Amino acid sequence: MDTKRLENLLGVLSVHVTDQIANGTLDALPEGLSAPVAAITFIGHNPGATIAELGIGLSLSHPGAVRLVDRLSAAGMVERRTSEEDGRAVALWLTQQGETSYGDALSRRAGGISGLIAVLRPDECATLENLAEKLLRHAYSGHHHALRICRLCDDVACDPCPIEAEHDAQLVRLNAALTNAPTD
Amino acid sequence: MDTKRLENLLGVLSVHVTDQIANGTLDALPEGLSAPVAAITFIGHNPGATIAELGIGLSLSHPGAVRLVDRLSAAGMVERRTSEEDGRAVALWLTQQGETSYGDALSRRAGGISGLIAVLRPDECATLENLAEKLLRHAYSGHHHALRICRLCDDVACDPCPIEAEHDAQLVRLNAALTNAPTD
DNA sequence: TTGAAGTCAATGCGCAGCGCATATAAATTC
DNA sequence: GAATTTATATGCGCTGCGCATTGACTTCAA
Repeated sequence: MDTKRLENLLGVLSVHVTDQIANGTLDALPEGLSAPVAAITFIGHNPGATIAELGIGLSLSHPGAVRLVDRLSAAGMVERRTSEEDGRAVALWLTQQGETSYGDALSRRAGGISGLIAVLRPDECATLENLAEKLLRHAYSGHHHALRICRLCDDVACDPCPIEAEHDAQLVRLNAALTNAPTD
Repeated sequence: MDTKRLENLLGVLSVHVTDQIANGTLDALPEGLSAPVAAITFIGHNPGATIAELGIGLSLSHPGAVRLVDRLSAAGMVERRTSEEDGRAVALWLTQQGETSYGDALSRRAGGISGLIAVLRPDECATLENLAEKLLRHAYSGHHHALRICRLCDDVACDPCPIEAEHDAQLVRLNAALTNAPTD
């Protein structure tokens, strides 16, 4: 196989970048653990999300997600509100303190990565951005997966988001197929 | 800042690739947990390593590394041998079963990534490989860090390893500096 | 040669975090 | 309006980690 070295380097690089993200957010955030940070980012990105969605996004069992919200709530980061559409569901919102930590986590995460890519020339940055976008669009595999893959995303910096773009493109293709074959 | 979107996309991509690696190895390996897989890969990559080195490579406390080796040893994956140079130290070696799992982990890891990069054209693969290599060389920051960053590496596929290359290059620079200014 | 300091591994102890099974409440279906 | 499904919450036990400590060995210096 010709791409073996690329596979390996991409894997090592990804592990390193993930470590950088973890270190950056771990260092100076309230609890510092990975799951709480991911949860705050997730809720910041999806305000009003339910506990079930949080569990999917973080690959956690439902009870695990409940306990995680318990801890974040006790730490004053997250607020449980009653959902307006569904009386059973809980709507998760960041408190003001949670919003602060959210912004902090995003900037620390970006800081860790910006130090790494500082070696690249502008044209290399553009090339890498295009390649990353192409890979991400190809990686998308449905709504649940989007919840997971975007769990540490900065939705402002991401714009235009490749995952959203791919989601929309697949919807368009689906509708076209349905229009052509409207049997059922 | 102009690189904000690249930072974000690279972060998201890295998280996704790391997830892919974790899923691939988690699915069908003995225990399936991340730390044991990382340990087996680490020991496979550094046969005869000590428990202290394993702890550094996996960012674990020393007692944590000892317990991890206990579990791997009980599972028949890793063997404790007496070190030849140092009577205190333990030399870690994979058993035959451990070697099998090691190869299995590497191929599953590569498989997960190869599916992702299958969308890239050959020239894009070459470009990405060069960019990854450049980023990794820049990321290197000493021996301890090398132990960590290479913990899931496939040392065969990696060749020539950017981390080793950077390590050697820094040694050369260091020696040159010492030669020019040998005042202790 | 011997004693002090440093290093590597192992263990007692307690805690955090997760999943499984289950319970409760609300919505949906028939 | 009873049964089923869905969303959240809790009891329970297990795994895995870190801190503090102990014991074994090495190194260095007097």
